[in-house]
Amino acid sequence: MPAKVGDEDPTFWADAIAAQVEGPQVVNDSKTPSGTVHVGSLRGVVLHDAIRRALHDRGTEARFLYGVDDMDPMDAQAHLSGDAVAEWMGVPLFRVPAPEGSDAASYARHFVGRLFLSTFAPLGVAPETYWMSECYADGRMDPYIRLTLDRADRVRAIYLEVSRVAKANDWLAISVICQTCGRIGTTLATDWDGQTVAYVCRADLVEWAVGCGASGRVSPFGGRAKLKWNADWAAKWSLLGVTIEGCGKDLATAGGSRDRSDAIAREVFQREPPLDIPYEFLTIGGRKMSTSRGLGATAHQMTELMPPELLRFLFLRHKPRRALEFDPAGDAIPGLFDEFDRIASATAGQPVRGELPPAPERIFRMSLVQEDADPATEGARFRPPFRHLTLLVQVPGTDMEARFSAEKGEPLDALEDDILARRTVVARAWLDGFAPDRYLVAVRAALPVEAADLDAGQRAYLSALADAAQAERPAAGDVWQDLIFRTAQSLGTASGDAFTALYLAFLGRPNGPRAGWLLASLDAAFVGARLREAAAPTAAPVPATAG
RNA sequence: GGGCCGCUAGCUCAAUGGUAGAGCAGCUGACUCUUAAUCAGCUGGUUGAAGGUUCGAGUCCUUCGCGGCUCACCA
Repeated sequence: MPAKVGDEDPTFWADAIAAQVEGPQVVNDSKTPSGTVHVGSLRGVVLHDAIRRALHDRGTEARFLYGVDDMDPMDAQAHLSGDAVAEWMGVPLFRVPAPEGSDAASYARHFVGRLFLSTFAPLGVAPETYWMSECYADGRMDPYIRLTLDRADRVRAIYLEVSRVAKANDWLAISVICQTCGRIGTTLATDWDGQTVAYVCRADLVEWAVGCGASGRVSPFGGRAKLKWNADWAAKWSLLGVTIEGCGKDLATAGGSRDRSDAIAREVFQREPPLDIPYEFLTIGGRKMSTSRGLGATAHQMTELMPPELLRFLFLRHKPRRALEFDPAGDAIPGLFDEFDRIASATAGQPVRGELPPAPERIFRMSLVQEDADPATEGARFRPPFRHLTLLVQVPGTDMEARFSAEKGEPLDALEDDILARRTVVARAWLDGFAPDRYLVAVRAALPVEAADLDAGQRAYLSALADAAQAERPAAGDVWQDLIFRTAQSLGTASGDAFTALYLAFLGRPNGPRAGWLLASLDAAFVGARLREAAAPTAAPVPATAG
């Protein structure tokens, strides 16, 4: 049965949140498009989507909005070069041009509109998106600008009381766009007279941009100015009627941004702020993920690599306040597949080993891209174990479909073929770019020292195999495999010992991919020589140390 | 200086205040076309430390330690 109203389980965090609210809900999240968006930014997206789904499952009416703060000033140099830094730093993002080669209308439209928002649909996330530059330009923010300026002393008091930040007596929570140079990050506004504010575009207001020195008076309405971050946030809540909005821990700290915005919402806009869901970041090796650390950490790249349900699962399986350790270069990705498959099986009613997290079927269902998919049906699909796949893709000529059909016990259906194909791509990309060495199967150029562990029986076996290969000249993998077994039989060597001998001789490890196909992929003369070399009684030096 | 999160097996993590568990890794065994698969089993812990509350604490309270993030500049 497809998921339906009544499926919710309060032990799943999103259901617990949904149970706290009454009446129609507006879930909101937003993003400042100032730099490259890393995969951790998807946590907020998936989290809010999960809450929306949980509300839906409860029968609660809910919308999901996603805003782009493209009125914010450009403050990151990552994607600017040379002259562009001086020219565009401090300019509102909706006016900064897209990078060369992009036909997007602005920097913001390129990095967030094209690269980031395009990751949403594959993840099964479909919010109503809005652009703050438009909300300002069409005047919808004007009432909140007026309130903020009329109650400027109250706003300053909030900064002082909540965050112990003392603003100057004439400070206003607004940034105007300089009429001369077009920057918004470098202007300081004062003296609200009910119609206009005075401003100065200062060279030294912020470290990251240089203002032009112009000054004047300007009306702050109709897109000529933007509320400062905290007022802007609170104004959005009123404008859009937001009732639920989580935020990252950087904003959620006591006396931090969220507290200030909450206070502004209550005291300036007379509205209770939305329910907060503070959430933790993604970490690599205990450190906050950043695009400068490690490959493929951007949201765009990671959504191309990972199947979407796995990425959803990554964020949904743990509570929001838990930091997620996710190092693509470690065991995180294989581990994620393993755990996903286990929970999929459990959801399908199949027996699984070990204990399950609370509400596994909810986690699984929420991980599926299709909201109305039937979890039991999806969970029952055959999924090739990822670690096994990482091995098989390293053996030339492996017929994956045949291998996994055999493992499943019947032919894969079309959807299972898709899962296999997708995982195969992931396995290859992961091995190429991330995987620890121990996942890599490499035929050693010289006889591995580990071959010293071979016993007399194994050496005899390798010698006999070399003779047999010389006589029969096997070429195909299955012919090699047959020869491996026949030779073992004829010598009375246990097949396990035979395979171990081969792996040690070629890979320097006691196990590996299907030996016949492995040998078939190598040069025949090399194989013969290596077999005889490993078979020699003094085959390899004894390793200097045992440990 | 303030705040938040975390500290449980080698690693990643579970456990409405009620017998500390799992996955992966590791080890042992089984397996003739299966050989990093699959199957069976095993090892593995003073739950960061010390107090306190409780019949009972991984869980609640206090203090401390360690790690990380974060605010105090901007968004």
